[in-house]
Amino acid sequence: MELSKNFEPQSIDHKWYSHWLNKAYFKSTPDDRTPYTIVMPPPNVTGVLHMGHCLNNTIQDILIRRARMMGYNTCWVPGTDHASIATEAKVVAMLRERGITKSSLSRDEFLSYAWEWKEKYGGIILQQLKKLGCSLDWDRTTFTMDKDYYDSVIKVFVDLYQKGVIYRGKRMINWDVKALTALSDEEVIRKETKQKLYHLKYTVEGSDSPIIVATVRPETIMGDSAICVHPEDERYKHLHGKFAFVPLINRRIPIITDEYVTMEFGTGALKVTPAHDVNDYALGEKHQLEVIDVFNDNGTLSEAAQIYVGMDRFEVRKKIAVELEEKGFLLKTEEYTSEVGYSERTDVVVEPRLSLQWWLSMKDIATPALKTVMEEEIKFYPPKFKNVYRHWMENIKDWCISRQLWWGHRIPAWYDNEGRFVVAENEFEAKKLFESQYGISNASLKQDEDCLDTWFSSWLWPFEVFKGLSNPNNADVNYYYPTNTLVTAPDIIFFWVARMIMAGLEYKKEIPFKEVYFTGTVRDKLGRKMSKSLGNSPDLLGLIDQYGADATRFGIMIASPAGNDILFDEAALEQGRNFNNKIWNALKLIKMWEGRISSDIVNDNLFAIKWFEIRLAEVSLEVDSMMQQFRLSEALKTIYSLIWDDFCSWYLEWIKPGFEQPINSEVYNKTIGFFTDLMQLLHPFMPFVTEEMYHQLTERKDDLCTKLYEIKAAPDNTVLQIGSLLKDTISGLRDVRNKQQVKPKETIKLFIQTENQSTYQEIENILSKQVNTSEIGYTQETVAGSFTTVIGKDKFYVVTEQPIDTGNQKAGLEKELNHLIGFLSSVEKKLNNEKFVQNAKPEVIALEQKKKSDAESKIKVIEDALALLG
RNA sequence: GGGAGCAUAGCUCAGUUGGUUUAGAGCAUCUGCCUUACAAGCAGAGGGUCCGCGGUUCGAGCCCGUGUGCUCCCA
Repeated sequence: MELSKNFEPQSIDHKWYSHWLNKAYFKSTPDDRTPYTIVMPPPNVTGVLHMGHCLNNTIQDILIRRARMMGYNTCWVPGTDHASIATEAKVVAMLRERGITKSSLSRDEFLSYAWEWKEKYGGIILQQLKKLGCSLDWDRTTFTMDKDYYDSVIKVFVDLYQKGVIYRGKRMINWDVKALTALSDEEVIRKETKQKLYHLKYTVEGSDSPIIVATVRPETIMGDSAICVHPEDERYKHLHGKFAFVPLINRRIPIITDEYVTMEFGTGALKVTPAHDVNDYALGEKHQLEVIDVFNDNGTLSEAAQIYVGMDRFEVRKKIAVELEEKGFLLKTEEYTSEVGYSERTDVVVEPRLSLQWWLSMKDIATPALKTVMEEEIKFYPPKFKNVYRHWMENIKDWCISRQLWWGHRIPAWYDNEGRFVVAENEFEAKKLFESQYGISNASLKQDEDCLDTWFSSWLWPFEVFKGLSNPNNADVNYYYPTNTLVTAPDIIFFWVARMIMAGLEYKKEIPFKEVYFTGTVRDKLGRKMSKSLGNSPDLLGLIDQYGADATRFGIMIASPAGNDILFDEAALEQGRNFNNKIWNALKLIKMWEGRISSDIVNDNLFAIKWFEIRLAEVSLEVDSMMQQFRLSEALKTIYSLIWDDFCSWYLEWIKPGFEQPINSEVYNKTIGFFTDLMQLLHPFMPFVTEEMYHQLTERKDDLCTKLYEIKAAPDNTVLQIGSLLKDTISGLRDVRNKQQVKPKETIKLFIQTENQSTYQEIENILSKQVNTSEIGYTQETVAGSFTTVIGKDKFYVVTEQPIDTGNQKAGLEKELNHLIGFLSSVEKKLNNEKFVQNAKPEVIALEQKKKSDAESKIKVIEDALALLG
């Protein structure tokens, strides 16, 4: 079969993925092998594959594929989470397009539309992962609102309520005025925002001079309950205990004192609006101030505001500033930048709001979860995230778990008309409880309208994907849990990682995973985060179509050290594509030999084979150790260089027979074996091209995907050293040819002056071929009419047909000599230092002495050469 | 305001309890090659005050202090 000029991934990718699926290689059931389990961080059902997913899932696939080849029973579980807020927003948008408003629908009607949406779009992202080559056990695909999963979430809520961990309470929450729901602190993104600081005059009762208050939120003055000053502030001491009037509405409010106020900020006088600011609320409680909520839930002003009722808060800010100015209440405005909270989902400014919500008390549940990480029962990679984790866990606040949404797990609380409630798994149980608790039989009950925070379901993920709670102690969960490695982004360390550890310890009495690998954030090549608004997120599927899945995986992995951000550059994908072609072309070369294999000719490549075998073993061991430390990027670089440099540039050139010459069968077979091993080493990173090569190299019955690694013997250093000497010698002599402009086809005569003649004799064949000599000789004397060069400790005399320019050889030698003299003197300085000799370890001193003698002998060789040049 | 991390070649990064060659790789650059696997390639080369300053040490890219710059997290 004629092989194409370049590697063409498009058809190959699809062919192998279907083949692997047909063979059920990714399917796992418990057996007597050791399991290696990863649960995928479930992407939102609303998601489409982006660079973050690509990085994250490529890493998981690398770990899983490698573990599979190492003989583990690997199980990688896919799934999606229902993403309350995001999905509800998508469904509302879909309804709007059809001319339906959410408010016109019943809960059940709305939910049936939501399921319709989920069935249609919810699996897209998982399909996209197949294109990346992810070896997931698709039969285990889980959704956080599957029947069993749903029931488990409800069960956990009831259980934690009964334990007193969950409670209902009125507190300040973050209100999303667009999604009309509470948000947890973690769902609020703080952004530097340019604002204005308005200096407002409040008239003081019984005084001619007003008090000036600085605020960024003039639209909330109608909710003011007090003005607060620092008790030590001399400017305001005469006002203590007096009253002021809120501008425009003229409400009378007290002037109070509290040390909370910063005297230096603004005017030192703070307006207190307990309903609309977290700190003001605390102050209000302390001083028993009135709470006046001047907003509706959608961010417009309420009746309580008296003016601007029904108008949006930001519209009011503009309008009221004008009115205040016209009426003489606005003294001045100044530019002011501070951090403002925005909703992670809807990007609107979050409104602090007093609200009755469900809370999860975190303190007790967090303590053991902190301990497992600090004591490294769960290991974090890179370990710097331990600090981040500890800081959050030690300052943890209660978790607001209710959301004013329909799409999600409905809170299992049941109310009667009097507002009394019970928490139970279903209405039947609730009625029984009502009877026992309140003595009311067959009460008319209504279930809570709200649903739970999405993270309240995904924190059960590592065991509930195996039905660990809905079907306790089943064979799967007992076998696969605890899982091995969690791969995730550091920005959900609190949202998800911490809470999974808590849930695992609470419900399984065991950690959910043994190690957590935190990936970096994918940024563009200018270092900016990828975002829709910047339009700097590449079209991932487009890239896969263009470069192939392997090149995409290569591109994203080659520059992504653990825990560091990666700057994504399409050039890295090109490098991946070029690497594919390199491999492809090496195959083409070997294929050319297929008809010319002969066992009759002498195997004159013994050294090349011996060397590459050992080099391969050396690198395999290096890769093992890197993989254990999650240095995936370095492991890939190492394999890349082994294939491109050692295998293609050196080994294949060394063994390559002359044009249309036969190849020794042993050399050929060994080469096929090496190529196979290389493909296996690379397979976890680039699964498609390697599987294709595996089958192209020779007829096979098995597949690379499930081939087990063979243990490599420890490498022999002597051979590796001779290999390096050979490479250095070839490079050095090529440099001479290059600089002397000796044409590649022109042969040279080479005379070597060395104390290690037998070593050179072992590699003479290769050397001769690589630098195109007509003759290699050994000498102890200068060779007349030659160009002299020094490589290592040995001297080489190059003789060409055309006399060559020896003018610049002196300069080259002198440069080398100067370097060595400088180096020698730095070594001698050390050795002449008495304190060094006294304090340094013997092996360090021995090493320095070796450096010294090496440098001295090299210097002598060069000096001799220079002396002869005159 | 509190805390964390980072700073090494033009770019992206290695540099493993301080000694391994007066610092390594990939990409980019330059020079020469369309050499029968590969020009998406081959062969070679150049390129660094390891952010500044101070300290510890016989010895510092690595440890300590300090300054500067960038990034992130929390309030």
